[in-house]
Amino acid sequence: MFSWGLASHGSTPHIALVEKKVPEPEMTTEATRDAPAQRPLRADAQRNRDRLVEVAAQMFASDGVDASLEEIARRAGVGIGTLYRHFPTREHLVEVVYRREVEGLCHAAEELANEHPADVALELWMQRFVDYIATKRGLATSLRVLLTTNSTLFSDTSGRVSGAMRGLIEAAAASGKIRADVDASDVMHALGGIYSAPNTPDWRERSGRLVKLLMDGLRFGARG
Amino acid sequence: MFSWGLASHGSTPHIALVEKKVPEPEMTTEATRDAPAQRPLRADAQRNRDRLVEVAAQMFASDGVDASLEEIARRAGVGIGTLYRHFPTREHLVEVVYRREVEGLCHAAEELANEHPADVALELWMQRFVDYIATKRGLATSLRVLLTTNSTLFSDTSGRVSGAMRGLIEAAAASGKIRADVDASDVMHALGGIYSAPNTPDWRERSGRLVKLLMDGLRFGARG
DNA sequence: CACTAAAGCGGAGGTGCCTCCGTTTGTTTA
DNA sequence: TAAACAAACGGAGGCACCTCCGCTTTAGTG
Repeated sequence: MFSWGLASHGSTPHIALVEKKVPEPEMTTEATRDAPAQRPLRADAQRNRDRLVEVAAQMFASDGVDASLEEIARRAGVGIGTLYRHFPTREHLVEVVYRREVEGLCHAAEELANEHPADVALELWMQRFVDYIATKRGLATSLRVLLTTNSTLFSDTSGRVSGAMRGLIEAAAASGKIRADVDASDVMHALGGIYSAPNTPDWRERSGRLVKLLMDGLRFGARG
Repeated sequence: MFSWGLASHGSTPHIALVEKKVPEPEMTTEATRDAPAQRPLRADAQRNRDRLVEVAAQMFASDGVDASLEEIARRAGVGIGTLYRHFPTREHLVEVVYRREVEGLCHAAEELANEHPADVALELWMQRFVDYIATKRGLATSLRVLLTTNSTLFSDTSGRVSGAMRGLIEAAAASGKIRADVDASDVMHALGGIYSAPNTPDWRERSGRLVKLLMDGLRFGARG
């Protein structure tokens, strides 16, 4: 689904001609719980780490992935050394931010499902999905590297996102708010249009209309 | 398909046709090729540009793509400003070097074809091809970005390389030195094994044997 | 509490990146 | 050949990256 995939570059098995040492990024806080034999971060360290991620998310969104790391540290109120201890490379930080956003997107699905009728939840979520893609423009190249370098990242995240969507669609179909004869992957595919040219000025509006149109189609012929 | 990197000059002394600091004069056309319909570079500019590419090729080969640009400029005997004027970004420089190396590889095919019996030429070329892949580990990430960013580069170069190989194979088949019932793309495919684990210590030897084995297979049942 | 080891912090400093602009050099024209 | 000018040069300067290590804070322990 994510067009950044760069899946296979031809018929030959593509091999990682290996490059520089990139230590595995650490898991986020929650994830450390299931990680075996890993002491939890000290309270202050945890706090700083969270702030860094928070600030980095904003900075990446507004300035692109090339945002100054020193500026991120500054705004997070920590020294540059602290940033580097937590995230040895820029990619580490990008990855954590990326995963966090995916997490947020999936979490939003649950939340919306609880607070709205199933069809509305679906629509709102799709709109949010569009926003999500929008913010990723700047990150495109860095993500491209990341997603080819780190194949887990790709499968993890795309799995989570499509799972969230599938849940919303099935709920909406079950409740009769949308027609029952659609498959989640079809809807996913229909959203494909939003990948095109995400930098034109009217892209956001066009995508919004695409979602509405899609919803109309989904509601057409629904039971109730 | 050919997402591997630049050839190194002289990491393995296998094939002795490595150019001895007398680069082909037509290499200088490179500059003008980039910018068609444009005044030729001034003599000094051309000279500097050539030196930069030359030095960059060496540095990239020995230190990886992260080689210091300032060091490259220094060794080429020019100021850093000059480097940047010719190659506004690191990627520009990498691309030019990469294209040059591909060119060299293809040129070697012709040369080998003139100097050796067709089957020997093919074998030698494949060995050189292995070297070419072997050395470029460090460039993997940068090239990956380049090749996804710049799709022309990818199709250009992979076309050139497979074209060169096809030529050698057809010539060998035509002269009866190898069997006639093989297709170039099959041979290419058979070479696929060399992509695996190019960092293990015995990789070079294993790949060399693979090539020999392949040649045996190709010679088996040849007319003459 | 008080104490201590370990964890965490931060920022100076060395290096590389890239831009900008005054100076030098090649080329063209007269 | 000389003058004139565009092209090219080069390096200083400013900013970002990242490492290193002495200082500070935390979380246990008695």
